[in-house]
Amino acid sequence: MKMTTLKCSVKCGRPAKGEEQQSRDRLLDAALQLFLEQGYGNLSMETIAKEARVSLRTIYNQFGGKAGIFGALVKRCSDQFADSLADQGSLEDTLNSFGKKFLFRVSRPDVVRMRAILIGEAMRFPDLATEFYQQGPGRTRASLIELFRQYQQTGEIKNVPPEFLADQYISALRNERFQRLQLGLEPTPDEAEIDAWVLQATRLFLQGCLK
Amino acid sequence: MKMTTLKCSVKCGRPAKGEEQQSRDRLLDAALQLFLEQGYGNLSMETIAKEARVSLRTIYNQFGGKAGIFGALVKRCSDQFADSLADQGSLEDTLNSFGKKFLFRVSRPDVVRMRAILIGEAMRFPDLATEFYQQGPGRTRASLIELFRQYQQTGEIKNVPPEFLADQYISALRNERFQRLQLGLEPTPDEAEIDAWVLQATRLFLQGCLK
DNA sequence: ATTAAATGGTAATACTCGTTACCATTTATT
DNA sequence: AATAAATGGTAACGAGTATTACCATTTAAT
Repeated sequence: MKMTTLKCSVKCGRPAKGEEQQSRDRLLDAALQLFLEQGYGNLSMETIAKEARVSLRTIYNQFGGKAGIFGALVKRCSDQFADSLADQGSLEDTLNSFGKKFLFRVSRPDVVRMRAILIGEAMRFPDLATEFYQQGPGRTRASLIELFRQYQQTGEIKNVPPEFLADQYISALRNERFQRLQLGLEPTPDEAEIDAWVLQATRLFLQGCLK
Repeated sequence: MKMTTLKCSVKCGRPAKGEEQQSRDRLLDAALQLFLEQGYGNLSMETIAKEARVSLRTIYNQFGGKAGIFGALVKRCSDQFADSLADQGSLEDTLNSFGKKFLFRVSRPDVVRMRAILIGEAMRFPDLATEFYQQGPGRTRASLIELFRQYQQTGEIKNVPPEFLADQYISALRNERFQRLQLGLEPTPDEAEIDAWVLQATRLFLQGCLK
């Protein structure tokens, strides 16, 4: 029996089968939180490792580096954006129902912050920005385009390109207020505010502001 | 006479009176270009000094540091946003005239990039984001609010809060396409594209999309 | 003329950070 | 049982960087 100096004071060694996924999730959760708080450039790998109670080597084994773990986070985040718009009967009701869900999701602080980081680092990670938009807002936009195309065939709405209508409605939902939110100049709206916000935006979008 | 080793090979010493402002402008111009290309965190003070043919000491003397020179740039940039909306007779013509100028300005690559950097670093510089919005989009928004208030008094448009109308119209101008532009996913639109873009957005804003 | 102010150039200070290496340890695999 | 794989902990490497200091120099101010 050889005398060994203890180098692993808590727990180390190859993880058991159950702990493997758990450790990966804990790592991703902690990293996401830290990226949202500190941004990309200001967050150090050492901080991630310490907060996630994980060794530096483990991060490099699983994600290859800082850009790797950030990319994994963006992917995981943009996968939450898959929702279909349920037909609520009238066009206005359908848009309202869809708009509330959409606006609530994109105005949550973590989503806003994630967008901000992506915008700031878009020059460094062009592929990430592309994938984020395609997997996230892109799918929402595609659903809206299809919806407007249908309502155009019934003759209920004007005959302008449905892509334009979709872009315009998403933009009407976001509102200039969302830009201020993105710059950190307004507090996060609660559900009641969002409801009123969407109702007004949808009505204006459908009827215009002329009397 | 003492033997002196030449430490200033090109030119040094206290600047003449005319050169003072010239040197400061050259420094700001070079720094702006570099910030737009490399972002905030990736740009080193040494690079700025070298590109502007200026000593490090000079930058610290004039601006105090990296944050100082960045702040000066943001101020100088947001001062370009002061324009009034000329009354073109009808509301639609006035909005179109205003919208073209606004959209053209905010879609130029350097402005888009500046916004991106500010959004990414908004957590580090909360005051800068506030001042940028107040001096830039905030004044535009105030003019629009006043315009809508006037047209409401003539009874031409519906009686919804003019702040909401202004936010909504700015948002309609920006369009979802602007979000893609901000993420670097679309090329900069030229003047012809912007014209068509504004005409459609204004018409939809005024009349709605119902038949 | 003398002093103060501002500059250029170089170097040094005092960090921070991404990444890799090493060793003992624990579990999976064969 | 023996080997491979993955981990924790610590340290080291190497590169980069914001900031300051020092000296000679040029111009402004008094």
